[in-house]
Amino acid sequence: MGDDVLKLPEWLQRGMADLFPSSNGSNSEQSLQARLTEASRNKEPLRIKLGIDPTGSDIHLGHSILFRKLRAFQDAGHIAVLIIGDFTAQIGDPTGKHKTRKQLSPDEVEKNAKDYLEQLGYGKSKEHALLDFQTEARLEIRRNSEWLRNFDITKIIGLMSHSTVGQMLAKEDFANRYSSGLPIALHEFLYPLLQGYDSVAVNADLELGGTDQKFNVAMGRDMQRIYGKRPQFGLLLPILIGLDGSQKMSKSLGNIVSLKDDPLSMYSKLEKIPDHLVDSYIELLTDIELQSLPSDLREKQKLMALSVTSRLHGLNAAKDAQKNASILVSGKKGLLSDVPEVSLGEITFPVKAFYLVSALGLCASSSEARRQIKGGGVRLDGEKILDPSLEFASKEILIGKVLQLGKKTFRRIST
RNA sequence: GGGUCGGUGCCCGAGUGGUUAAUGGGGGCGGACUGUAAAUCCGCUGGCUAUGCCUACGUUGGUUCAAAUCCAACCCGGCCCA
Repeated sequence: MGDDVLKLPEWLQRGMADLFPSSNGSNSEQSLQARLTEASRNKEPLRIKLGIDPTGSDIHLGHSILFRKLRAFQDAGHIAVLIIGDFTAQIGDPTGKHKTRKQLSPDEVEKNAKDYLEQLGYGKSKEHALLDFQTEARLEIRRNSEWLRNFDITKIIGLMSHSTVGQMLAKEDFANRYSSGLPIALHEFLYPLLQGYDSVAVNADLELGGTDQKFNVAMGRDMQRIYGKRPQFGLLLPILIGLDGSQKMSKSLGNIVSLKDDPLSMYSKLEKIPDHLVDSYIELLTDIELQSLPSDLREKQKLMALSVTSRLHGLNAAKDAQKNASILVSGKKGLLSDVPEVSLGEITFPVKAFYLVSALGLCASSSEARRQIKGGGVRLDGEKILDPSLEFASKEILIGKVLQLGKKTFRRIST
């Protein structure tokens, strides 16, 4: 028992970027460990808050870090309180933004929320889902419109009276925008306050967030204190660097691995990440023991890619993806077993190459398809097509062949 | 509300009546190279089944043979003043 007091469990500590508060004479880890011990003694699991903004619809590996940690808490017997910020989405989290977010309609929010839950594995068994949706009493899904919708102006004034403009402008994002003369709409100040109130509403014992959420998570503590609740712990996890190797993983930067990615794309992207990211990906996205990593960088990278892909698509699919990826790299096209198929559908023959490439979805437009062909980026069964107007007389010539754009995009043509 | 400056393609940013999808950079995509990546070099970077035709420089109108470039109104933003 003595050791327990000093050291947080491995699953909890892994990938931790920040933990607070660290007051009361002891450090933050000791405080949290004490809280965990208290919880288990009283048989009262902790309530772990994670707020999500249903603003986008794709969850990527960067987000998954938080969900993985949340899941780890579930597996340790605690309660995941997933808050869908359907109300706050109308404001939009100003964090990391240099401009006011567009406000979403309730319909969009609802659609996104549903999509989110599906990606997290709603309806799947817990082995295949990111979160454990199965075990009774380990998951609460709440929408913050539940308590925010009927806030009256008096209550809002109350909330606002406890924060100052100075505090708000201390927040980096606001500070940057303000000093560089970019607009800050007043309602944006409400976001931290309202999401902070969520912690009050759900009685959170600990809130998870990315390091960029420190302000918001801390605000949750403030709100709880103001409303006479026991303030939550804040556990912050790193922001995952995206495929470009320098900026955070974010859909708008186009450097993501989406949970929706098919196994081959996912594996290939991961196997190709810049070398300096490999260790952090292993720490944050897998459960691989950090002591027993291969010394060879390339091996390590493959192991990581396999592990991540396998967690999300199953081991068999991941192994297939690995095999196919190596076939692709070695240039032996056409041997693939797992190339997404694409149907010729309504296309009328004869068909010109550029139209085919765009109609099958390899390029966004027919003009782009022409350019790619001229630039030597399109192959059919490994052979470059260089004439955009090259004609194919009939379906039969194409069926079963693999159409390729660049090194990463493949489609096997079917009827 | 007043004054003032500004709103250009994914982003930044030139351009200020007349070949032109609109200099340049970033990003992205493709090619070569490589152990994947990175670095480097090269090409492409509005749309259309397309040797031509459309749509584009905040919005809507106007002046002109001709406008991103001139005028008007409107919308949006920064700064200063109230």
